[in-house]
Amino acid sequence: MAKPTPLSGFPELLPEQRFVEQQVVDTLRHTFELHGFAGIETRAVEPLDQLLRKGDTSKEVYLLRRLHEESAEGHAGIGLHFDLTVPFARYVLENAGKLEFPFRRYQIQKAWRGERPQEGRFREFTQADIDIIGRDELPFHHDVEVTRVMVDALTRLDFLPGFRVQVNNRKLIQGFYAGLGIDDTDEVMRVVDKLDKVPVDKVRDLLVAEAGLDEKTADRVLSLATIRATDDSFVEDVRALGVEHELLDEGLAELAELVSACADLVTDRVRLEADLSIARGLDYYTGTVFETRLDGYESMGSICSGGRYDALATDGRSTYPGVGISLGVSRVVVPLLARTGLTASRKVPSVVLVAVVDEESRADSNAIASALRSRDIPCEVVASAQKFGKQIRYAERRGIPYVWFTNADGGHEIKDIRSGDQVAADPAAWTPPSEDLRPQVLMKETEL
RNA sequence: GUGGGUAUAGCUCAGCUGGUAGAGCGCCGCCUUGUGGUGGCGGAUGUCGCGGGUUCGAGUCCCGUUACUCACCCCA
Repeated sequence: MAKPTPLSGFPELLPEQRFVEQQVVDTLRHTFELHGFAGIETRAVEPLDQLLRKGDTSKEVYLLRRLHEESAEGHAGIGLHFDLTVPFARYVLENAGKLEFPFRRYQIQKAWRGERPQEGRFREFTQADIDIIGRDELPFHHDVEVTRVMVDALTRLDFLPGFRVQVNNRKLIQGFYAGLGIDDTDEVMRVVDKLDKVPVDKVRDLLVAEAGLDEKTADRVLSLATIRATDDSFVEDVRALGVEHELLDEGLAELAELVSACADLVTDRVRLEADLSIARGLDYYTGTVFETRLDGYESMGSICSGGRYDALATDGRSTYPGVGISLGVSRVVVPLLARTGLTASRKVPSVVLVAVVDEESRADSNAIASALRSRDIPCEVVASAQKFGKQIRYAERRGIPYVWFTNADGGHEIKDIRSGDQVAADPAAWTPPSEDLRPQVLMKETEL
C-alpha cells in the first residue's frame, strides 16, 4: 500500500501530543466534577430534522448512509452532530422524566462539520461543554455559575497561554436596538460581530449598506459596540448614550451582575471583561453570551463560547431554558502543539525501563516490572536483550528517565540516565520522585 | 461554495535560462567485547504527488488532476 496522506481537517496526534490533549481533557473533567456537573455522552448521530433546526450550519452536516442504501433520499435520515448543544437539548427532552432539574451536565466529545479546514478549524474536533438546564424556569444566577466554572477550568489549565473571556447580553443589545427603532436586529448583530476583524469605518459602511441603517443610527450602534470594561462601569457608558428601553435595562442589570460576581476569580492569566460588541452568530441565544480569546492567537477567533438560551428545547408542555459554554479542545490544543514547543516530557508513560541481561532471564525482568507496577509505578521491560548501551538508548529515545539493572550476583541498581547517577535499589521499595512518576506537560525550547 | 499558494529522502528544504538527484537533521554500522549522550570514520534511503503534452532530453516548460495549505464565508 502506498504511504497514506493525512486527511485535511481530521487531526491526529503523536503520543506526546496526545498526552497534552489528554491533560487538558482530564483537567476539564476534574474541574467540572468539582462543581458537581454530571458527565454524559450522547450518540454521534442525530435525526436530520434535529440537526437542521439550527439553520445555516445545516449545510455543514455530514450525512450517514449505508453503502447499499435504498431509500429515495440516498441516506438514512441521520447525520453526525456538529456541536454538543443540539444533541443535549434532544437528550433532555427524551429523558425529561428521569432527570433532576436544574440539570447540570458536562460532555466532552467529538463533533463534525463539513467546513473547509484552517488553523484551529477542523472537520472532526473535540469540544467540552457544560450546560445547566431548567424546567420552565432557570434563575439568572446559573449564568454566573457556568461562567465561574469555565473561568475556574481555564485557570487550572495553567500550562496554556492566558485567556480573555468576553461577555455581553443579548437583551442589552436588542433593547438598545429596539430603543433606536431598528427592525432587523439579527442582521445588525451579524455585521457588528465583524468588529474584531474589520475596521470600524468598514463596519459603519456595512451597517448602512447591508443592514439598512442611516448613518446616525449606525454611529450609535457602533458607540455601544465599542464599549468595554472589566467592571460594571460600562453601565454608565451605555446610559450616557441616552437610549431607553425596558429590555436594555434588564440586560444591563444582568451583565453588571455577572461581571461583578466573577470579579474574585479574575487573574492576570484569565481575565473577564464586558465587551458590548460580542453578539454570537447563533440565533438561539437570548441573554448572556460569551466568547473567549486565547492570548497570542486572537486571529483564531473564539475558542470557548456559549450563552443563555431560553427556548432551545420544548416538548409542548414545558420549555427547558438553559445556559452553557463550549470549549474547543482541538481548537486550542492543536495550534499550540503545531506552533509552540508544547509537548510531554516523554513519549511513553513508563518512568522505568527494566533492562534484560539475556532472553533466558527475561522472566526475572518481568518480575521486577510487576513489583514496581504493584506499587503503581508505570514501567516497561526492554524489547530486546541488546548491549546495555543500546538498552539505555532505548530508554533515552522514549524519554524514560530511569533504567533498572540486575547484576550477575542478583543485586539491583537503578540509573537516572539524565544525571548518570546509579544506585542500589530494592524492587519492593524504590519509588521515583513524584515529579517523575507521570509525564509532565512542558514547553520544549523557546522557538517563535 | 469563492479565490491564492504548495507538492523533491523519515523530517526541514535546496535544485538558476531544461542535460542522468542534493544538503542539514534523523536513521544504521564501526571506533567502543555488556552502561547511552559528545566526537571521528563509514553506510542505506527517492516511481521529484498523479496523468498527459512539448523536446534528442523534463524535478525544471505547458495542460489536466488529486492532495495539502492560506484567505473569504461561517464557526469550537
